Amino acid sequence: MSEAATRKPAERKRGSGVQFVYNVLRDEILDLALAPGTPIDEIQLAQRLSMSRTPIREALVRLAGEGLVTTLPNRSTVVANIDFLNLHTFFDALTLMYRVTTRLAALNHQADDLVTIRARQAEFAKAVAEQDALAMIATNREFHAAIAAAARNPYYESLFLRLLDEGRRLLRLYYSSFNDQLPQRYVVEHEDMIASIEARDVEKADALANEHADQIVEQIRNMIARDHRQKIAL
Amino acid sequence: MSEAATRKPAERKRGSGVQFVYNVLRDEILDLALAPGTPIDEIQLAQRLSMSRTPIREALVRLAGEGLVTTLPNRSTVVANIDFLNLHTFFDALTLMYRVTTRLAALNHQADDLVTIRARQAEFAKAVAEQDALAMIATNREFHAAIAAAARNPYYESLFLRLLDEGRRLLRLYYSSFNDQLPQRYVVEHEDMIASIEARDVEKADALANEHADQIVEQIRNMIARDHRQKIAL
DNA sequence: TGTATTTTTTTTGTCGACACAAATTTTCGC
DNA sequence: GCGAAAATTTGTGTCGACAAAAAAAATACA
Repeated sequence: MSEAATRKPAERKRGSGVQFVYNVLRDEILDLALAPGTPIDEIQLAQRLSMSRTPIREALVRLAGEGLVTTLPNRSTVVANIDFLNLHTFFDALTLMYRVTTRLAALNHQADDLVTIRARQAEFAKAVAEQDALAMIATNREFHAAIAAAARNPYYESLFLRLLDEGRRLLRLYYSSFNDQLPQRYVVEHEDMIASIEARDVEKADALANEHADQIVEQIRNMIARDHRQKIAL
Repeated sequence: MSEAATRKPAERKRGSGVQFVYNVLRDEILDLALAPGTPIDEIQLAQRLSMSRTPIREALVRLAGEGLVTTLPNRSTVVANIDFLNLHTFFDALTLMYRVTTRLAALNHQADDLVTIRARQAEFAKAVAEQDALAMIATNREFHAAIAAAARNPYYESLFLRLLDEGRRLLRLYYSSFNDQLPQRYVVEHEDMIASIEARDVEKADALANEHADQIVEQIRNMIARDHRQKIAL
């Protein structure tokens, strides 16, 4: 609760209140500016964003629907915890959505989709070149979100976006571990995926997405394992 | 707005307001008691359920998050339309979720899961025996929801539940067409699925789910096609 | 000093009211 | 009569206030 905390006093368009609160909270949750388990005080938030509790509460309901916060009845809503015990279900779903969206993108994409995807890939490559771990996390998400959009299936897209957000939160936990040579590999893999999508080679796109997912899952697993050893060592 | 409309005046526990409104609206939407496109008047609803607009609005936000209603800025929220043009994306996602949840149920189910699944299947068989189309729709949903619960992956489960709801709405449109011999086939297919889950035969469960999904998709397609011909004939 | 009970405080859930935006109707000029 | 502008109506978005529920603090009692 530091930089994004103090916003403009009270000059916002009518009807944008809920959206505003939603965006602020969502960013802070995904960036771990609000740690998992942190209780969210409605009154405090209302004062911070200088608005009434009503739009705040509606934004919280929306976030609860996406699983980013948990509402305890008659008690404060808290930032959703990261369930390390069931990470395998997350990896499973993430891998499947990587595959399905990339497959369908190869099948259904239109000309301007590739423009967008390439733009996102350029941003990702820039983040990697600059060794900016936080930017890498964010731009990687946007790259795959662009592919999902090109897949033209809103059901897969919404689940995938949710999973990518969850992943962003997870990666953010370990972003200091990004100073190795792995990211460069991701850039190449992204390029291959783009090529297979453009060629409408569904099976190759599928295989590449599968590999890519395995890579990412493996890296996250390593980070967690490393982290756990440190914890035990204390 | 008939039977469920007039509820108790004002004796509900604190904190259950939103949930209550959510349940009422959700049922009415999925049963097509509220037709797609129908505007939902907050004040009217508030009077009907004899409560303030605040819990009503929060329930609407939640429904909007699940795609059951659409909120027009500064204008009334309306019951979500059924997108006939993009049904194939729905069928695609539905089929995949049938497969994935049945696969994982075969892999991850525990003893009492099968008890629940069999209970749901019994209810479905009863509905089929009694030729009760509406009950068939509802119990079929619960049967597959029970399998999804046994699959132990909340990400797949939530998407699947959403798709099943959408399907319930779709089937409800054509429930008068259920007076044929097809449902009996579904009962048998369900039994086969249960058997393969119990045997932990993942590949067979997958294959059966795939067939089952194809059956259902085909039936819905036929219903729509029949319906369209009728419309043209007018 | 430790524990059970009462009181206070804090925070949520709900309400009624008002302000603003869009749609609708009415009025006015031609 | 007909179209445009003004006035009215309708219904959402936001607010401040109050009541109920937990939690926290204070008190009583052993």
